[in-house]
Amino acid sequence: MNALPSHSKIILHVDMNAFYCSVACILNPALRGKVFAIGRENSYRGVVASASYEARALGIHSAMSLKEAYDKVPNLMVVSLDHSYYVHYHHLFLNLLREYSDLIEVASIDEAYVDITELSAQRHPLVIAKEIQVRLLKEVGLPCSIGIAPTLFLAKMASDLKKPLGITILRKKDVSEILYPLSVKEIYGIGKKTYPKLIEHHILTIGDFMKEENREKIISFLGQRNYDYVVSHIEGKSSNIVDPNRYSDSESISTSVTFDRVIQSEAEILYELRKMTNEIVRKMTQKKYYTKTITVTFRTTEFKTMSRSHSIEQYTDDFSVIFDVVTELVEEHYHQEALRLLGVGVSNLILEKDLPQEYNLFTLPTEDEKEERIQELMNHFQQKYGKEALFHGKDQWKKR
DNA sequence: TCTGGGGTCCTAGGACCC
DNA sequence: TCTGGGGTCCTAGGACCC
Repeated sequence: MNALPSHSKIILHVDMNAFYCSVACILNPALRGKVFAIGRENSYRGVVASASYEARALGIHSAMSLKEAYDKVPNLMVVSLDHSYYVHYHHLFLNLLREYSDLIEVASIDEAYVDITELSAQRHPLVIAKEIQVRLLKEVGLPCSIGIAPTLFLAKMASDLKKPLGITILRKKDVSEILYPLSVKEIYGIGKKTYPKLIEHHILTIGDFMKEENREKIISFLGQRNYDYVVSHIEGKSSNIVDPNRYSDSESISTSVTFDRVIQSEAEILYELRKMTNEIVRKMTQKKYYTKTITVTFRTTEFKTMSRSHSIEQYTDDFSVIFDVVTELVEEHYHQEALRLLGVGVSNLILEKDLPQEYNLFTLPTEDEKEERIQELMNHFQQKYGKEALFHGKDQWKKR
């Protein structure tokens, strides 16, 4: 664990309320005040990505399957937007936050931590938070809740306490009064597997979790590490360092598709995985990433998920090298299971500028060499699956 | 007509190296 | 003729989050 500096800090956690729905309302004001959700339009497949507060009042919440949502609210309006709209508003809200501090850590598309310790010397944190909240609503059109606390974890917990448009201050000395009465499922990091275990052992509230007399019991099924982790966070002993570079470099890039049909032929699998590999390579090229580890994911119609990965000697961003590995993984590990999801991922990433010295103009493949390999791959597939099979020709292979 | 898609982090066993 | 011990990488799976 990192040693913390002795002086305390003031951290804001700014959390957009129903972000996807809010963006949809900006683009289509007619949605304001309506019972609606974000998800795949005209479909019963998939899940709710975000629900308007009016829909939440009727029991709709994110991650709920659309089928379940329609069962609850038969006339539920479901809309979808291109992801780039959300990204656009993500940047707008970050830009506004940057007027208040350079120390901003992006936590996800709709939330960020801001270290306002310095600014707080001149103005009360509550005044700063209020101004940010009002400006985000007026200038960007997005409602948010803000938590103010001495650590990132407590700020995150605090922003959850009042929604929408809430501001909550959570000082260490108030933790027992404010957090202890809450359910353990409110703890960031306690999910749908751990929560039932806690309930089973009669650990219902955060206060129960923190009781010394429950310590040994909790450790017995949660493990010492997890126990210590949660306790230190609740006690306000976790990190107060807002790291602007956290997550700025990806650890992995992946893509996956759930099909509305059963996939069960190797040729079809490779056809779909090739499209996904193209997508991955496009993203890698755009951000100048090279990879060493390639993973293929299968999910069966019984919802059993398997992943198979392989690491290669040399970093690469070459489609044919990556797809070669994908092909080998499929040929080695796919055994006729009926599949509903396929995915490809790359990890063990490195930025082009950080490649070891031995990677240079003379050792990296030229475009011609890449082209040649793609040609070889094509020939291999035409031989194996036939010209008329699922592979439609050269330009699809080359598409970036 | 069940259960998205894109991530991060952690664990645990085995290989391999010194 | 007793089987070390630390470090790192690889692989598979799982929990969790938005």
